[in-house]
Amino acid sequence: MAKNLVIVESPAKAKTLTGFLGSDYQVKSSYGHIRDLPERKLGVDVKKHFEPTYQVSPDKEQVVKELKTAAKGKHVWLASDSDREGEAIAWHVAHVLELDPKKTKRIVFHEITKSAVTEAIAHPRTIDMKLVDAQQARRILDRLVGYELSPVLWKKVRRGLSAGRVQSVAVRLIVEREREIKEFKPESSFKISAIFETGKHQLAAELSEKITNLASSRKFLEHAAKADFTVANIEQKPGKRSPGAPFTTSTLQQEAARRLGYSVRQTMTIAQKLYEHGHITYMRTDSTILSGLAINAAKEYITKEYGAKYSQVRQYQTKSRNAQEAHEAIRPTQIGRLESGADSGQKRLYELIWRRTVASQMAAADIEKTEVKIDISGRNEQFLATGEVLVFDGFLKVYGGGKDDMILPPLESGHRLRLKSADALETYSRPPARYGEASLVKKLEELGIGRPSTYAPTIGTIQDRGYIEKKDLEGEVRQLKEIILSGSKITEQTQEVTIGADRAKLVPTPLADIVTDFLVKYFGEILNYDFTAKAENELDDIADGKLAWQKMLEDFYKGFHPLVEKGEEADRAEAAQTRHLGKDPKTGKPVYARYGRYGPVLQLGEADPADKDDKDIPKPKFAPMPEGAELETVTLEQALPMFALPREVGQSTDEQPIIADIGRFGPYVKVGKEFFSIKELDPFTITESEARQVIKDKQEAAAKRVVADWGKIQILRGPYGPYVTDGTKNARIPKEQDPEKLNESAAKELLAKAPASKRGNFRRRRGAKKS
DNA sequence: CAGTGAGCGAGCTTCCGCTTGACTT
Repeated sequence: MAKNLVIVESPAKAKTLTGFLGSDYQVKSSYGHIRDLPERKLGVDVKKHFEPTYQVSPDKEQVVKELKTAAKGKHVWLASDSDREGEAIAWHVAHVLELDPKKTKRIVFHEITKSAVTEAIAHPRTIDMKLVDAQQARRILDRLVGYELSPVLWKKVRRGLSAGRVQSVAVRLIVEREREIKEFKPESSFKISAIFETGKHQLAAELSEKITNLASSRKFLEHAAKADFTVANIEQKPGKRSPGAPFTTSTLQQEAARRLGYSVRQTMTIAQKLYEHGHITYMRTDSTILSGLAINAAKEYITKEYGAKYSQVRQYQTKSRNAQEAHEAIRPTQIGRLESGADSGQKRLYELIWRRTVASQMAAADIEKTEVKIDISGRNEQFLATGEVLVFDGFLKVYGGGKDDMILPPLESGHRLRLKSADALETYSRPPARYGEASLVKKLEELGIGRPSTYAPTIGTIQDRGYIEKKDLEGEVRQLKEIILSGSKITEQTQEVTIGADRAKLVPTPLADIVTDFLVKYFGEILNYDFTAKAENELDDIADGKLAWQKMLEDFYKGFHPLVEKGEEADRAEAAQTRHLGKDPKTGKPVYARYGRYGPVLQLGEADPADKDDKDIPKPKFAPMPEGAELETVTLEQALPMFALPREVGQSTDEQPIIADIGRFGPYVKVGKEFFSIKELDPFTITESEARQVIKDKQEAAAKRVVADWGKIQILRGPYGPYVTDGTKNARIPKEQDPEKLNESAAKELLAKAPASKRGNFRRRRGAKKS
């Protein structure tokens, strides 16, 4: 039996290590953190120097049990990752295994190679308590921020909301970007392009400056029709393009989004699979470092396949702000394998990683750039023609994105050119781009906020909470003016162009606006973009032994907690950004726009009368916001008609009143308790006969849905095909059976055989770990 | 699918970072 137990964080790593270490060593995984603060309470005693209460995480009970059994009578080596979190994991493991942290062997390696592992085993150290303390400070700080801020939001805005050091800043970035876009005033100008002729060749050029308006553009073209054009000067500049560093989590997410269209979640799930099968190194990393082994393998491969001049050994410095560099860059485990993965998704991501890794060890591409300036007689501007020729492809051979060559015809300075045609096309200056998932990750990384393991989950959280939506943007159609000069004839026309259409962009909801404004006002320090960076500096001091973790938290809390108390006193109406729009001329009651429990809402009358006990004061009336209107800008004139709903349209065929209104899911009419959505029709103007038609259509559709009806048991046609139902349980009807011919007893049999309804199971998974 | 927004005041929600499953919303 093995005498030693090595504990790492990931099971895949355990498997690899087993291969390196031989039969004296058993290797097991902790599956990440095993202990944490309790989920349902603060778990930090603020009055006792922030003493934390740790407990084995509910989902790790089994893991801990197994580790305890495995450790019996063995020599334990703690081999968790060599970063702050890894050190803490080692400490927690030592604690649950009742090992002395001062004596237990702690080993680390930055790459998983046999030599690195052997080297590590030869030089064990003990747990670095300073680093553990830095982790504790980080953990407790995040707990304090998250668990003190969120309840303020529950009280002031809406239950179930959340705030935190990372997520609230992510939301703020998106909110502020959206505001910049809204405030942006596009400016129109004209881009002049021309085609010249020289001998048999043609030369495309652009005017070096844009022209601000249509009249001047027209004047310019009129002048150009008669002007002389001469080559003023030709400049040749050699240029280089260098390969990018090997992938980190964040750059992999960006490139996979850009080139393959994957979401950050997709990228991580696929990468995880590749990792588990040993095709790539660990996918959650902030390091661009390649192991010596990998560099050599790449060099060998490149030299053999492309020749020595394509090889260039490079090691990249990790640029990321708070990089911990516990792992290597993301790379193939075997450079020689050009294809890996079980499906096309995995294959495509593997290929991207392979190309990026190999390219990173290749020579730069050489480019020859040519710039030709062309004088215009009688004008100061010049035309500019640029050519670009790839002289040596270098790394572009494997990691494309190379542009096509633009070859210029042979030219000489002083050369006369003939203008063939010219064109002035209106362009608009563009607002800053919205964030997508990957560009948000990039920004967060730049700010040093969040870690490779949290980028994808953070984006999930801010969407789950209803702060952010991922949307395809339709853009708007613009008429662009264009003037064309051909020969000596000038014509004007317009071009219809869609501007601002975009896929999968992150857009804030009104809730995000409300919450961000509130948090920025009351907790500006936490919402500041450099809050994390400052905290990280202090964490570094703790890790260096220059600062006690309790001292850091004390200083922080001294400033933070009073803000929480102030926030508690904030006015709900203020948090909901209540706006008084004016008075309803009919009733004289005030009209408000505010953020309600279900989103923006209009309100007629006081919700909170001064004398609450006076039962004679009528309740306020509520109405949804008019289509397209926003909380900050909606006017009284837009608001008033909304209170005309609900409206009695007329009577149904059986003489019951038909009511029209707008609900959470859009406009509808209802008769008694039955609802009918009216997507195309306007509830303000819908007529009795239109409403009757809608009702009749839906009733007919519903009748078609029922294939058979035996009272309680029915056969229905659903969106996924025919099924049997008894009201609570559903059963699919197999394809080979004709639902029309099924009799009642056969239907009952199908129901009995169908698996029990799983409804609700999924939802419980997240919250109810206790029961 | 579902069409709300005060209410009696129960019992509940929430953070970030480290890991991988189970599972169909």
